[in-house]
Amino acid sequence: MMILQMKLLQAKLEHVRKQNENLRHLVKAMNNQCNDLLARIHEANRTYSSSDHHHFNNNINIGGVTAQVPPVPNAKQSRIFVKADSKDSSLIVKDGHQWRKYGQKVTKDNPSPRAYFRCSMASSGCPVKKKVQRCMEDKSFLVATYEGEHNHDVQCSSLGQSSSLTNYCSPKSSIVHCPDYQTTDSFGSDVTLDLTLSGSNQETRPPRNLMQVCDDKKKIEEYVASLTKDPSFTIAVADAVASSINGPPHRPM
DNA sequence: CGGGTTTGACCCGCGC
DNA sequence: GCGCGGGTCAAACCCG
Ligand SMILES: [Zn+2]
Repeated sequence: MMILQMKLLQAKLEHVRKQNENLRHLVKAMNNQCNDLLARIHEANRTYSSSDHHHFNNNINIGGVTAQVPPVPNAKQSRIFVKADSKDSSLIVKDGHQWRKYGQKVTKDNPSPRAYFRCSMASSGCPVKKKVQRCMEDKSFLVATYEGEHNHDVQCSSLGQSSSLTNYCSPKSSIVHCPDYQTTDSFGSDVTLDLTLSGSNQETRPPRNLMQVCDDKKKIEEYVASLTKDPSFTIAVADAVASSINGPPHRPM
């Protein structure tokens, strides 16, 4: 008797644990999506406001040599938006490469300074530079402007981020701490999900990230559907609810 | 000591 | 020429 009950409880706990993990995944996906959208909005705002006379130049084939579009000849600059903590202005974006800071200036129309970085492999002929500056509204975003392409591989010292995105980036940057969504059950502490996105963070080209997000969403939906269709799961949930209602003699809230 | 960061000086293009 | 603003240099400094 006791053993059977315990097994049932264990099964329920396993179910709840899986569900919790799933919810965590979902929240992370939603956060990614939200940040992507915000970055896109900023990009759209910037491009819209900066184009006085709208020249909709379709810059074709970046990386190729066939760029005869006059307005933006220097199309090898790419801007990306990165979510970061609004306080702690360390102004560091970890993107897998190692950078050496070589300057910092205050700019005209932005109270936050702009930092200039060069690739650490510049001594071996890597001409990549980047500028990092806080977005002037929404201080929680960093604008990184990359210039050039690396001609060497990312010598990422161990830290195989391929398995599961562990805490790759430093705890100072790009951690979103959402105090809502925390279920005050056995996980107790609030959920701090780090959207590291270090390898392929919100670059200004949508397809892959969006596809991945959609894929995540689809997977989650499938999983949820399979869960809710599972009779044992519903029975377990009903049982759990009933026991949680009837079981304890008095429940606060 | 060998790397990186800080920070003021310097350079250069551009508009007046 | 001159001032301004963005980009870079490099001496000083810091740190493991
Ligand atoms: Zn490089």
